[in-house]
Amino acid sequence: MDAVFHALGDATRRHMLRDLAGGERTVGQLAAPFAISLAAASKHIKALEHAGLIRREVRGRTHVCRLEPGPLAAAHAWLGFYERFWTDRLDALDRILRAEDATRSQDKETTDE
Amino acid sequence: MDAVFHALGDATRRHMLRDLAGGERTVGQLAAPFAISLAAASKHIKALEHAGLIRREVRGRTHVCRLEPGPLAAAHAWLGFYERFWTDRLDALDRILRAEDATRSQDKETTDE
DNA sequence: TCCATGCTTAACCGATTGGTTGAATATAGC
DNA sequence: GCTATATTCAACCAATCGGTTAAGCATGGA
Repeated sequence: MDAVFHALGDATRRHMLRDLAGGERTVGQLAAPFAISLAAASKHIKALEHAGLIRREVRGRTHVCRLEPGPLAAAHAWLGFYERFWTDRLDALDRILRAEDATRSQDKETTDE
Repeated sequence: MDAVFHALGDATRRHMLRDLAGGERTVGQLAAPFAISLAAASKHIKALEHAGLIRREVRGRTHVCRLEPGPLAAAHAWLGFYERFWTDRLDALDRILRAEDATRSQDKETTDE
């Protein structure tokens, strides 16, 4: 779990994962969008691999990477434990707003980020 | 997002968050379970605060911390993007079929705290 | 066979991390 | 006012991080 969240804690690696959501990518393809050396990209990919987030298949001289969703599911589940805190809060906010608006016409949904 | 995942990438801080799920905790209370100095715990708490994961209220000489679920919800949503990768049956079948090439069955389950 | 390609490894660098200890700050209670 | 308590701040340390450049390995293709 340490390795998973650590791997996700870098924008470059998160971008690579998003890229891999579109299908298989070689190391070179993953590195292309970034203004970093191939060696640096290789390290990022190794970090993702170490976290179990991707799997690598050596095909000739190219290394093809695939998304490995297991650890993402685990992280999602870990965060899911706290779901009640933001749903509770939204519920509480909802109750407050409804109570305040008891004398008013209503229905303003705020979905903020 | 960088700060959020980075904060989550440390077992001590994750443990502190779990603790805070039980309600308000002072800095001392959060630090207690760990064999680290109060100064080290203070840094961890500052990292959580910097990520927006907790809020601090200074009450007299004690600092009371409270869980702030917003960033957790954001991280959860970010991971949710990949949900189809672990729930989509067709994708799972695809992975199995591709795994035949590697002639390798890989069963890696990570059960973390 | 020779060379370009795809990628990794090694050595290095500056910044950050997680930890320490010791001093400082502020409040609570006698 | 004095002292214990709660916590931060500052300086320091070793380890890790993200990046570089240069070299090394395989592989693919003419």
